[in-house]
Amino acid sequence: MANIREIAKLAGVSVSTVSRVLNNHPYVNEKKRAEILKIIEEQNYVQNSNAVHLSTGKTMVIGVTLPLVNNQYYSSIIEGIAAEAARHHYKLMVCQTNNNPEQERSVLHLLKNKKIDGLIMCSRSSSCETLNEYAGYGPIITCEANDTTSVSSVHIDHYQTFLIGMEYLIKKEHRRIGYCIGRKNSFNSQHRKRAYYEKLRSIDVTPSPEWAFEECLTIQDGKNVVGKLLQTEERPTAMIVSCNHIAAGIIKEASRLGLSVPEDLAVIGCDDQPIGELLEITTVSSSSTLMGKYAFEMLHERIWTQQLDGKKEEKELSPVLVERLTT
Amino acid sequence: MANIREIAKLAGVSVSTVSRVLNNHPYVNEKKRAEILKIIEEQNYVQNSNAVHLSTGKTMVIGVTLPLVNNQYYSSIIEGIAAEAARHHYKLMVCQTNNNPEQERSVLHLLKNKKIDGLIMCSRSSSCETLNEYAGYGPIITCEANDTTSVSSVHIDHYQTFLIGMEYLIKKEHRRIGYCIGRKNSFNSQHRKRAYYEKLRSIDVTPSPEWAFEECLTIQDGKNVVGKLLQTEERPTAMIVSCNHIAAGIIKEASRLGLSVPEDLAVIGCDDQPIGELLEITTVSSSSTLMGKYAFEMLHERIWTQQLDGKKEEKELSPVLVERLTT
DNA sequence: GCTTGCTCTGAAAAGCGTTCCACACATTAT
DNA sequence: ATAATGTGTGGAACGCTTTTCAGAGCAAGC
Repeated sequence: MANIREIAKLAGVSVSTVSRVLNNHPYVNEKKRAEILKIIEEQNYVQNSNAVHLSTGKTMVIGVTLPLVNNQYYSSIIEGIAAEAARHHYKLMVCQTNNNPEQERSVLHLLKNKKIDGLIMCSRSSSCETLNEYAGYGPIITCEANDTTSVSSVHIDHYQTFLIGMEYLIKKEHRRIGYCIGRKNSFNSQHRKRAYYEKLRSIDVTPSPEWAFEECLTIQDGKNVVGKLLQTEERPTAMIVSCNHIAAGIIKEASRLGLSVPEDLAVIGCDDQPIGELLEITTVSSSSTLMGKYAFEMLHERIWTQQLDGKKEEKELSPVLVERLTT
Repeated sequence: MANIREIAKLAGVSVSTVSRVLNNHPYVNEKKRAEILKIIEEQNYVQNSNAVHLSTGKTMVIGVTLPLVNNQYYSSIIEGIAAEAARHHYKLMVCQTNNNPEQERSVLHLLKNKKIDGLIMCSRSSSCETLNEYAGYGPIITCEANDTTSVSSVHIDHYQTFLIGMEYLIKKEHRRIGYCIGRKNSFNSQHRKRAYYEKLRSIDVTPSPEWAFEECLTIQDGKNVVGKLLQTEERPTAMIVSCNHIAAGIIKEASRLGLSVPEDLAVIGCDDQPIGELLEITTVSSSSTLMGKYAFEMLHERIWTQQLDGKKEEKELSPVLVERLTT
């Protein structure tokens, strides 16, 4: 297929002029512009974007990492990112990392070798050093709090979220409260647990290890929780659960095993997934779509101001209690 | 940052030799190779992928279009694509099109300007001509049946799916059966409707227009169906629904309004979304993840054999009935 | 001893568009 | 009338890597 040199030759002008036409530069004689456009049309010419990228040093692509693609929480974040990115003519490279630092590093690498202009990490498992290292090659935003010095973030205040949930349960006279979270040692989990333990301490309840469920990632994990709960000595009367999917598993299994919700077991979820609405699950919700939007905005600004050394910024989303039928 | 020329100069060799090292070409003296690798390491050098792409004419990126990112059905397809793509070192550019032909065209364009090596369209709204036109620039696979001459597809046999569902409902003695589908005129919908009408005709039932619900896309749309059902003269005793999300909406709303499922209203869904399992919805299921996997395989083969003019291929996935509690 | 066939290396072309600089010409301002 | 500003255009450098081709040197085979 034709290239810009060929178009220039056919139009009897220089490549510079053709390039100006392609980029809507004003300093081109209107008659010539029309002529050139006609030839471009005839030749069915389009720029080779790889040449453009090489030349400009930008790709108009941003990377997005997430542990797994098929998950509503991450999908909602991406939805927010995608809408905002589209407005600014950016494309998204969505990379599933399976929470594997190796795979994550390969995505960070895209920043170094200039395949992407910036990166949003919906979750990350790389070390702080790795992140700081790659932050030198292009802007990175995480959608979790992070402990680096240079990587900004937009995140839900998970401490606050669990706090609100716990306060609500306590107000409803629950004292034996269990929790259910995903990855045991993630940043998010640490904040959630801190709120959980602080709140229980504030009402002088000593939490039993039997009330704690970690590494709950699937609906089935949620279901399994109920079986274990039934075997505990002092069964919790309420569970605070990091996500509504798991909460749904708990609720379904509970009613299958004859526990009524919320009478025998109250359940409160902690996200804004639609399954929560469908199953009428009480939840402490923040909009993950909005988080995605903010993440893109922050990234975009950094891409344009090139502030690789810019100071770290943290934006926190405050959760809201949505009272429904499971508490 | 350093480029290949600089590395060559530092190592006292030509750029060709450095390039050979970078690409693991065998014909390089081992001592030199080690030396060059050391310098690459020291200089923290990596290839500029845009230059590589320009030179090789490949980007190792494939595009994926879908109407909206935040949807379990499409997410499962992407999951299948992503896993397979990762195995072959391809990255995914995920593009939300909102079922808008304009936006879809902008993605097809990526093929023309060489930003992607191939394209999987999880859904499409472009015309057949448009698709055929762009198929000349690179391989395209659709995850729906399509009526083009050149674009291959992997798809669920929606006709068969509805057929199985209808036969099952009829075997359960239902005669007044309604249906609920998404986009009114999509290829998929046409096949579904054909099965629906054929089956009803085979038992001499004249379908009422009141039993037909189209453009059902959200859970809320599903809920709305129930309200309308209650106002019909001859209420259907069963609904066949194109997706489990909508089915879930119907089921929830039905029980809220005092209709018991399946006694007053049987509901059968038609996909493999996890909400079906959670809510124990009977469903006619095909694995959308598997579909994604097949789509990538097919695309990958086409990318490597370059058969732009290859004959059209169609792979159909056969559905399976999963009997649960809503029928 | 001569031919074949490897192994290894470098020069140069090919892939393609953007942008800076210089220059020409035309206006407008002083 | 002269300086200053704006419009329009081309040449050439720049961004960077891959790949083809040509050739040198060396070993094995006949």
